[in-house]
Amino acid sequence: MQNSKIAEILTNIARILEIKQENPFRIRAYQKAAQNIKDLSEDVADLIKQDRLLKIPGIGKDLADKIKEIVITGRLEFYEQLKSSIPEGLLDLLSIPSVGPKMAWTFYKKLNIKNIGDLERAIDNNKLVGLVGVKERTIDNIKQGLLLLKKGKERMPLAVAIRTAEEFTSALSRLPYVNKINPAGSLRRHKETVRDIDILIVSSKPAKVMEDFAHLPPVKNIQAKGNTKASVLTNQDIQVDCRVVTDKSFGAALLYFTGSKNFNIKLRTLAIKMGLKINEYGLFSASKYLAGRTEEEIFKLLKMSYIPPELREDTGEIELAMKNKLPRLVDIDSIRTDIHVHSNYSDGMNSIDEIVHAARGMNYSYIVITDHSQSLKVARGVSIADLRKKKREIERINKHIRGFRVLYGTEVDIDSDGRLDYKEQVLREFDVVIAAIHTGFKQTKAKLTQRLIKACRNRYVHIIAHPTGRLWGVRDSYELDFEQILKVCRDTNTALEINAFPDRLDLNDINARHAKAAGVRLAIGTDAHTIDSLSSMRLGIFVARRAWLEEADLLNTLSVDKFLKTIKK
DNA sequence: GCCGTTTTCGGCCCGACTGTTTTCAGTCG
Repeated sequence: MQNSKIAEILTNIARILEIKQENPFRIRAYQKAAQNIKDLSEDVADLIKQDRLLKIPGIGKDLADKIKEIVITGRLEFYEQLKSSIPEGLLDLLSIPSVGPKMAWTFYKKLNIKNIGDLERAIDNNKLVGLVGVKERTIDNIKQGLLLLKKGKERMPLAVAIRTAEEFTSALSRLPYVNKINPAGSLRRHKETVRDIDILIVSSKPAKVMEDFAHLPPVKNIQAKGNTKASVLTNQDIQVDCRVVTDKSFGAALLYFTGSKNFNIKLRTLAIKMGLKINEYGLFSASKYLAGRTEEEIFKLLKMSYIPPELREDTGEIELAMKNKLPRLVDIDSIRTDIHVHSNYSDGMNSIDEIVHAARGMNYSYIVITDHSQSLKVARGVSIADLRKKKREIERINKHIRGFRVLYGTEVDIDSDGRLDYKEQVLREFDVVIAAIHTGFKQTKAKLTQRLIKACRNRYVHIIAHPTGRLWGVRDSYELDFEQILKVCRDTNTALEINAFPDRLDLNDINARHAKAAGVRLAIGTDAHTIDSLSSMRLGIFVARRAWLEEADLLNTLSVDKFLKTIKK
């Protein structure tokens, strides 16, 4: 039973309870538990074996028992009963933006609407008119919501969100009455996927800003627009929210708007215990304003160190901040190399010379050229003959440059039995060998795990590239016993890659944090096939920071000599 | 349903916008 399945059941329970207008706090308990289980990098089944279920925040005795029942029997009696108490399609109505539990329930009770199809027919036949609280505008909003739902209003990759946000911020920051502007939300926390884009602005003319914001070129339609807050939809159906505050509230609003939700709740609860109140306008004692201009001054008054946005997920960072023991997160300035780059020896677009020039421009002190291996024909894997040529070229370059070094590497394919695509006498020639799975993703969990373990045990393999194989919009991660992989990595001194290719981000933040805790080394590789893509390094840094990584956790921060010494098996 | 540096009971973050409300409930973030 996968964690995501358990989380889905808990989420559905929360939704049914919402429709039934149960105690909101009970509903939140289910939502929170679902979220925390989704964010685990370990199998819940393993946690049960080790009796550690109650260690998960938000899981008490009752939920622990329910989760055990799901894992052991594959179903949950309580859930089955709940499900039978309402039509199943009713849950889908809650996915429609602007339709909440109350409205869904009214539709069902008054019009016997049991699913989205029923609702669409009711709208077409004008049945909704006349319901309490429903008029033309409401129906328009539901129609709009239905359209959005059909288009699949899913989360977008971080890179897409960053691009969209920059379109808006660059246009808005040109306005003379915009004094400050900053993206917030999960985008600012650098989450790997983002649902919508939040932009915070300081201005003395909020209404004017709202007006301009709502009429920027990328805006397709306006969902809501007030004096200080507006929501729009772009031509790509991306939702962008904008909020205007005064300078005095900028820090408080940034804190609120950045989230995460659980982080805000924890922080506000903490403030209450100190006799204070936090909202988006500031930190208050009774009604007296104490702080709010910057996030820093709020954290200070709450007696904790500044928490970087990437850590704000309520996974222990608040407690550590109170003890002044937060990690010093790694920064892009301390990166000295990219460990995964393709040249035109395989399917890359640029020569090694061009890559070296670009890498020096990024202030790197060395670079690892890792082309595909021979059998990966689709990616023009390098033949043995070409390897010799490549090696000689790298030697020639290294002889002629100062203060920089090119390392001779490969991204060697792991075949369906875990064997490597070059023989040992070839592998031993490389400075750096990264190994990766590119085929046979559909094998069993045990088989895939064994393939990776076999690669780790090879004395010439230093790093495993994109260890879980997910590719955005193409395929999910393949199944792995990640715990076991981590053990073998630690025992064999094999590092795991944080692949910074925008559609991969693999390892992700959760797995990378877990790897660190297990004592496994990590390295960021961009998997660049053009010199422009070398800049994806920053996405890798975002993942690393969300994984709580410090400078010492990343191979990329080492000097070339230390790097080569450290990866040695 | 969870949780405890006031609590094993009684709390549980906080406010904007919308629609239809003459004072508020629903939805959203």
